[in-house]
Amino acid sequence: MSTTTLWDVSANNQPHRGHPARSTLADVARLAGVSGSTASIAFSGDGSISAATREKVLKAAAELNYYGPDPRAKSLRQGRSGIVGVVLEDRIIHSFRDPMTIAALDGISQEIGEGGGMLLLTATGVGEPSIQTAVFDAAIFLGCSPHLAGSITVMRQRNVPMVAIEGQHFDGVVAVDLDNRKAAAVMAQHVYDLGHRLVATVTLPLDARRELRALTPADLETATTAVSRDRLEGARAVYPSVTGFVTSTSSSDDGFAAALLLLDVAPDARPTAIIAQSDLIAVGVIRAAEALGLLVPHDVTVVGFDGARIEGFTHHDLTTMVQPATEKGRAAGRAVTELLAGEASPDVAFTCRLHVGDTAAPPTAVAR
Amino acid sequence: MSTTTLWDVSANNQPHRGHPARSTLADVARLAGVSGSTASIAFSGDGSISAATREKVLKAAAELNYYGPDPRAKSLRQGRSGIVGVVLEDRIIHSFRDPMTIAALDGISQEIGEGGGMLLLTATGVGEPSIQTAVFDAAIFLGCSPHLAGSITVMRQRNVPMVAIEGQHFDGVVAVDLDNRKAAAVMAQHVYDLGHRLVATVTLPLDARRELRALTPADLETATTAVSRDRLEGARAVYPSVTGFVTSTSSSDDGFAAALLLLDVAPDARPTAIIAQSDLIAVGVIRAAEALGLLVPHDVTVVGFDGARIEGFTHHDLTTMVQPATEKGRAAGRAVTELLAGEASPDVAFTCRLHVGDTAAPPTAVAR
DNA sequence: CTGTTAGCGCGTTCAT
DNA sequence: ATGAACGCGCTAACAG
Repeated sequence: MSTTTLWDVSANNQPHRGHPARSTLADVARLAGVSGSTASIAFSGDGSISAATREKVLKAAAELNYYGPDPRAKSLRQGRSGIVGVVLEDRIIHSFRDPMTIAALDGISQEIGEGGGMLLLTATGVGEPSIQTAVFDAAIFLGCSPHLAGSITVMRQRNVPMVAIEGQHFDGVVAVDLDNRKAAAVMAQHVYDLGHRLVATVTLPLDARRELRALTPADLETATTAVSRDRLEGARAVYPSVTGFVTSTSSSDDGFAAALLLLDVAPDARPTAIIAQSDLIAVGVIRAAEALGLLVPHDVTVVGFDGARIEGFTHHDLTTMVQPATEKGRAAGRAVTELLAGEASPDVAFTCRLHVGDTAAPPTAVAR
Repeated sequence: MSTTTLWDVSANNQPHRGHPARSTLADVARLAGVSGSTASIAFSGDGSISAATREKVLKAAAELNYYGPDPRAKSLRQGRSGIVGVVLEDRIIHSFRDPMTIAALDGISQEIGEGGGMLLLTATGVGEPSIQTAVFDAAIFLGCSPHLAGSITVMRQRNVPMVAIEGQHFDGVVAVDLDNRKAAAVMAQHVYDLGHRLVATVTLPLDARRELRALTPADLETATTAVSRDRLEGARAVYPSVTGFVTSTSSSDDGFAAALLLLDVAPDARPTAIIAQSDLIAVGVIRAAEALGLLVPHDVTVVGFDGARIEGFTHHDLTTMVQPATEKGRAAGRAVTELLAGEASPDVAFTCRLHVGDTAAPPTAVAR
């Protein structure tokens, strides 16, 4: 039997390459002269244990440079890792440049808190390693992607609780929604009520194509991104034939470029108002207008969407629909926490609020 | 023997609570009539296997709704998870609001790529669950924190490869550095050469205190944040007795507040130049100056640090030190990849570049 | 090309 | 309060 023990100790412990062998909880237990389960309890603090034995165990651990259970083994044994997977739309870089995504991530982090970490993933399709092989206990889908359905199938099989922020509704997936369509309609109506009749829009990306391009009538049918499609539908509810441009990503650069194309035309063909689907885009539109010598809102009305507080953009107070972006993230984080605790969690729906700034005004009579 | 098999199948399979029992690779193997290892190979594609057997296994898997190996078990067995832990300074929210941190995260994500995810953690000290219990194979410390040394001790014991961006140097931790001290000195010299003699600074947080406050002579000694201390030292090299304010976080709001305190004084006590430790702060300083009716750079010179492209801030071209923030992240990501492959990875040092914009000019004679 | 064997490191029953 | 066994789900060796 002593043979077994000796052989068991750490003979075939091959960590990485030439590194000193790590000590395990079993080593600690042996040195402390207690059994494995007792040592385990000393660390997890779960069962009952005498203060003296715990001391003994901790001392042995210190001696062996043992700093606690291996997260991987623990995670296998307990069936959970404490990690929440946050599935981002496509390239992580896009997400990081979007204030709304950042705000949502921020909200999520507030709720899942210090205990667990957020694992950032991208949904690049089923069969893709990341989402199938990554270790996490729950998933939050941030922004819908064409791959959403596939990802959900896999996760469902794995019994992973799921929350989708502004995605399509799926069975067993908690939805955190925003009234994009209605809010966009409210904004369009606001512009309409000011008297604008010749209006253009600059939308967020509508599908997987990532290029600045003209909006086509077919886009409403073929759109795969729910958020931008809903906002476009909202605008269409007031301006049924509105045209404009589709950006490659929510950025002021794309807003700038699109607005140059829209505004650098004969005065009587020039739209008197531009409805941007994000504040970042709207800022670019305003910059373009000013670069062309047009005054906002005197010559052209510009409205945005999001209520992003854009650093340094201070000479205007953008008229926009303010959305509770951080709150969305918090709700998703809370839902995940509840689901992991085995509780049910209801869908949540958030609404936007019209913020009337100084970038929208009635069209100037002279201009027409 | 059939008893054993039956009992083995899924009798004590208790996933979460009432959920249908997940099938395991063993179930698939049994149904396909092959051994476990063969089934494993069918999924991992590692060993050699006949197309026919693989088909058989995949068919059995489909029948059982089996979508691939459990990441937790796989990770325990292989000793790695494919996850890179990114340890952020303190509250995740602070990091998300800082363009330089975002850029670095972006760079990291570019290098570690689709395969693995980034696990965002905060270093709240040893004993704190997150860093000790989280599953990851390598750690990147983003911005030094007071807890850095402790975190490193734990990770070292766990044989986790480590990279520190702009942290102190530790044995066995790859350093990705920026020449903060020298760059700050270059910038201060630039201001000096323009003729400024009465100069103030607005620094990033110097220690764990998170409040806007006056800079004191003791701060250089007690500072725990290397980046801001180095930048302050650089400024002190040119202006040995420079005073000013310490912000609570890199934001234009804090820059605004600090600048109001610095500039709203008698004209002959007013600094002719303000050296901000970040562009965000500088933007706030400029806003404050303009709010007080001062012209930049005519009445007051303002310089920043970072080279952040701040959305919508366009009426000035900020004079600043441009740092390769995304590149820093990429270097860290690359280092981690190399370390995980068992290769050595050298330290990397980046340098800043002076960008001369239009916010710095010689002091106006009338003002003195 | 496939099957057998032996754990990865831990937590969790049962006993005592 | 403590110890002995067992297996979470999978894969790396080796044998055939």
